[in-house]
Amino acid sequence: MSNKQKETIYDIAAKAGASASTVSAALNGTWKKRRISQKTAERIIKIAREQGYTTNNQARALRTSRSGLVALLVPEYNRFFSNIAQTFSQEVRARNLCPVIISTERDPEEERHVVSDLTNWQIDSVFFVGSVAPDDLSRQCQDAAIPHVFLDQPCALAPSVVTDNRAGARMLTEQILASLPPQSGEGLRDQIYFLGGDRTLPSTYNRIEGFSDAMCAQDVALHPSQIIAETYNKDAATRAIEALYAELGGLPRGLFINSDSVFEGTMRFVAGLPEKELRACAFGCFDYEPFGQLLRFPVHMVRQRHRTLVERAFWLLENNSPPVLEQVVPELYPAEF
Amino acid sequence: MSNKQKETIYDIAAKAGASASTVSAALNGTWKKRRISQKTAERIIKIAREQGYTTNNQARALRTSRSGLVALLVPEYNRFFSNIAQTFSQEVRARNLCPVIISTERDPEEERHVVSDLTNWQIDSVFFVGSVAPDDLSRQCQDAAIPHVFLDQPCALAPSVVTDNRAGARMLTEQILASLPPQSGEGLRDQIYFLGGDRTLPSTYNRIEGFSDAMCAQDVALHPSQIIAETYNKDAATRAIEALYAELGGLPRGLFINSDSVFEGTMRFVAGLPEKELRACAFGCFDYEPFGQLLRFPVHMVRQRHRTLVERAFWLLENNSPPVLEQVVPELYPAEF
DNA sequence: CCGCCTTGCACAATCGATGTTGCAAAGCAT
DNA sequence: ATGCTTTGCAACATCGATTGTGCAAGGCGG
Repeated sequence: MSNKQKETIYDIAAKAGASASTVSAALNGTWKKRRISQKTAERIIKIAREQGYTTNNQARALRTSRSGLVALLVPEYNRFFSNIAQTFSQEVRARNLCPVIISTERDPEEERHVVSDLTNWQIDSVFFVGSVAPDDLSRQCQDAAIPHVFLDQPCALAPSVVTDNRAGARMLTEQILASLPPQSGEGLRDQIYFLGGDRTLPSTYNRIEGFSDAMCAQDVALHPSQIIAETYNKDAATRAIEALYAELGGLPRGLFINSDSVFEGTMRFVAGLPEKELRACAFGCFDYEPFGQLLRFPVHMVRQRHRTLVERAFWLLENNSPPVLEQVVPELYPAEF
Repeated sequence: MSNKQKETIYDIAAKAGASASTVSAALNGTWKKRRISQKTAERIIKIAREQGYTTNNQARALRTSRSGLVALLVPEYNRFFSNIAQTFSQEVRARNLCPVIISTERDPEEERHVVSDLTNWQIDSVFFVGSVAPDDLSRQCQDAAIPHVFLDQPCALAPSVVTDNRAGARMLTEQILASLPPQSGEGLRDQIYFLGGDRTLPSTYNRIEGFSDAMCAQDVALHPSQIIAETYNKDAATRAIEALYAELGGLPRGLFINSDSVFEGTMRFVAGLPEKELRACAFGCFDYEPFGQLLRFPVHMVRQRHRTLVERAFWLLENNSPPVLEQVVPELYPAEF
């Protein structure tokens, strides 16, 4: 098959006794429109196949100014983003395009830089997941006329698909409330705490709303101090739960954990506690972590529907959606014991 | 800055009162060699910056036949591969190139297809992680003169970097042996089992060797039936441990779990067992899973040094290494209780 | 047999950057 | 002033595929 260097349409043209333009038309499927006879087209296609010809994407992209590349920008490769990436890849490849996945380390400067890089590649479209500075990025894409869509973290200037964080948080909170252990009678410890995330981000904000919704609906009092949402950082989460434990003199009666990283950080401390203390707290985690179901105490979880998120994002993109915000309700995984 | 369409060197040339070739030289740094005066070069660079000019990568790639793209092929996005992807991205971007990460779903056909696709993009080099059919891929790359390197799964035809699975498995097995619970006295149940993986793959093969090494070194008898290594599949792992449990009438005295997916599958069954039974088995997992340390029973783990693997792979690639096999010894994470 | 419409294809321009070649002007020695 | 070397840059061909245009041969009506 492919033996030496790359062949061009000119080589094929010579071998087929046709012109390069005819070969091009035959191979890219436009031959009908270009009034090339079926016989000629088939002959050329056969020869091209025999020679193992494949088209030079740069040349095509240069001419058509469409690269056939679709980019996904993720902050990092955690479980959730990796799932998104996986689904994204499948969808892109199903469309005969090439997925380009880049992590930006949550750095706005890096995000800008990557987008400008992608612009130079004449990227067909861009999916932003959990971007730090959506508005800037959207403007950048608009300037370059690149269709784009936001996932997980919405943008007012472009179509966005996000998890219905409020509904999810409400579901999770209700589940926590439904499985509360008996009261300890020690005041603060009988409260339910919300831990982790960044309250300045819409996702965290909405989860806090959902949390409050559920509490209100059941007439449970809620004081601002019960919401500890400064960061998604794992180590910070460990410190936060330690501090809370020290302050309350034990675990609270319920704990809403706002992401897998916070979950991991929290568990690092919590897992060392005696069985009895663990049983005195109802845990919920807004993220799905399979091992969470295998701990020695129940943890309710909420899982984002990553496939749906990606599919809807494609739909919006391919239908030239205006800047709408779509919300996808997540799934509840109640602990089984 | 960037207001409308993309500018070309011709636009800049017009604005600078110079020719396109001069602009090109000024902007890509070859102006000294091309005997462009420093004054002219600086003037052009200044104008280009003001206009927010950025170069069209397709055009450059077409002309130079170097794309500036570096690809990573992964089977899927699990924890290990995602870590590799993360490190890979950082290294590539540090070199001012563009990382392209593609998952092939462990499908040899898909692998071939992707490589041929990448060839058409004039990819600068390719990293294969855990490939199914390394030899074919290597030949494909050689035909296209694409430098490439294999990680995790070695290839005889190209430089490869893999974890020293044998040494790692030996370390892990020794740790299991060192923490064995007291004998039950019930024959088969006092044995140690190796679970998961695919014995036809070098990685599994070498881990089995390491497992045997450690057993031999301590004069522990080992029968072929103690090695159950047909697949990495999660569900199959659940079934396998269930079957083993049924056959032995309980957990074995020690269990070597060969990967995170198998770990997850095994735990799905095991986590439901009573505390006492769990304490009667020493668990080791050849993969690192943070939640593994938080289970209600100790699990020793071995963690592959993904950063080192990637760094060595780059080194081999950039130094035009012949087809050598480099082994990186993994890290042992003994359970803490 | 003549004009006219298809059919079938070749030609050539083009996308934007690179790099080779050529050619003035400047510098220098004699 | 003459000849020779440098310096500084513009012209032009090129990478490979796409696409607008032109033109010949064939078909058909009158």
